[in-house]
Amino acid sequence: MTLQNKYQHLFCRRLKQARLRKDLSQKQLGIAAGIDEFVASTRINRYEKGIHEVNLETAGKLAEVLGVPLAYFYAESDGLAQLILDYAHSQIDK
Amino acid sequence: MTLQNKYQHLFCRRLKQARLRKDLSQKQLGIAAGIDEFVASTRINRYEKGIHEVNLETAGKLAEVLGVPLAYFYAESDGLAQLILDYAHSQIDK
DNA sequence: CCACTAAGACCCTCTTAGCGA
DNA sequence: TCGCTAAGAGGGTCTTAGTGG
Repeated sequence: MTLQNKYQHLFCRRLKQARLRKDLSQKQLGIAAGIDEFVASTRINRYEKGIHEVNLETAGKLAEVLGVPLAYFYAESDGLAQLILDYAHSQIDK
Repeated sequence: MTLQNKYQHLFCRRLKQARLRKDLSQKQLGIAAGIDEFVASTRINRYEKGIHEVNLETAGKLAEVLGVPLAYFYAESDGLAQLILDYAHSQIDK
């Protein structure tokens, strides 16, 4: 594994950025997403470093905890990523 | 596995729709994405039925073959999915 | 506390070999 | 040809146990 392609790299970067925006530690994020507290830190670290890939279920929970649409993690350009965030915020106001 | 959560279900639906829009068979899509021709049909079928999850590398190739941003597969609402497609098309015109 | 890692058990995916429409 | 599936082989992920900042 280990960051073989651009999407993997983008996922890691966006996950980390979203986590820091919420001011959470890797362990806190994992626990909030329903991961056992004894492995939360390890697993989130693995995901952020691009060593392991998240499964869709966990990715969905992470997105919810971090307050971003799941698609945000997979946006290839920063322009699209911002568009997705703006869309999410506009939906909240509705 | 087997469609445990809403994101899995959405991924399957969006993948199938995008494939049919391009008028490709499951086998053709797999081969175009670089999968060995002897397993292409089986693997794409697995992904569309939600039995197996795609890895990020394969998902990226599928998105490229189908002419959609990777994030499209993960959009939770149809509104966001359309927004992502529109964004991709506007980038082409530039 | 924090981020991060090695190693093996575990379990999901991939391949093989088929099915009926 | 198409979509689809069972079962075992194979390999990536998860857990355990731990390091250093």
